[in-house]
Amino acid sequence: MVRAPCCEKMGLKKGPWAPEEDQILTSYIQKHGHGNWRALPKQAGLLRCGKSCRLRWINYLKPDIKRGNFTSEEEETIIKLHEMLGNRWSAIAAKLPGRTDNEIKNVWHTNLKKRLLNSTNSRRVTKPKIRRSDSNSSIVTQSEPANLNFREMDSTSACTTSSDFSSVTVGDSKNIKCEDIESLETMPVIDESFWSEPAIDETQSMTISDQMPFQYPFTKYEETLEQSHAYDSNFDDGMDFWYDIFTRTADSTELPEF
DNA sequence: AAAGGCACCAACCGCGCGCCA
DNA sequence: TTGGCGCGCGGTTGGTGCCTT
Repeated sequence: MVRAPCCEKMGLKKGPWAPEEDQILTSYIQKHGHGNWRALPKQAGLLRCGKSCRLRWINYLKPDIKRGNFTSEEEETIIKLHEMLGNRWSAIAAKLPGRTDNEIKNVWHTNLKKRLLNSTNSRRVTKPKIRRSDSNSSIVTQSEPANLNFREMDSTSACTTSSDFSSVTVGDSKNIKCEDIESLETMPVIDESFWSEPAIDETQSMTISDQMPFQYPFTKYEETLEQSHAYDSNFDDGMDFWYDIFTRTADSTELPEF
């Protein structure tokens, strides 16, 4: 298959957008929407390729874009989500309303990565704090996850595959909150048994409200997800599933429905 | 004050995927 | 089934401003 060129290079402008171009693009999209990005610049009278227009709109001009610095809460959320999702910026951005993948990517590379590496360098090995706080009652429960191995992380692995959910707040129904940045110092490393064995004694009666996700009867969810083809065939659905669990209210005693 | 280095961020590039004819 | 097309994503680059020497 021969790929068509991204855009006609001849005569098309590149580089920073002028305010007039922004104005043209914004007013055109507000009037007509953006059905076809490739055709849009021609119809709008812009000397840009569709790709450039799309990027400008998505990353800068869209009305719901949140401008300004990231809050510490947003930054912590990014760190947590990055632990879960890796460099899947669009997936991370989907959980941060008003923030774009490009913006998050930039913040990660320029700020958060360094901060995490610095904290990793001074990392000490401690037992993880399993924190679940209710935004109204400030109830905090702690417990120790089973079948998890903890080791000191080196700087290269700290930001890639570890899955420390220990400080994820479940009390906010919209956003993951990470109230205890200190707990970033303890990165649990998941071993094989985590994925294949129940993380706890399944005979125990358990609810969402008193167990963290990875203490949840994992095999039960594995089975369910496999049945729904989400676990093997659709990583995004799987992550959304876990994200749903993380963000359930602390009061919930219901198991997630499928 | 000037030059070099660094950090930040907007924008570009190339690839892969899904849709459709 | 195949190939073309459009879109979205992640990695990378380049411009600009600030800081340090």
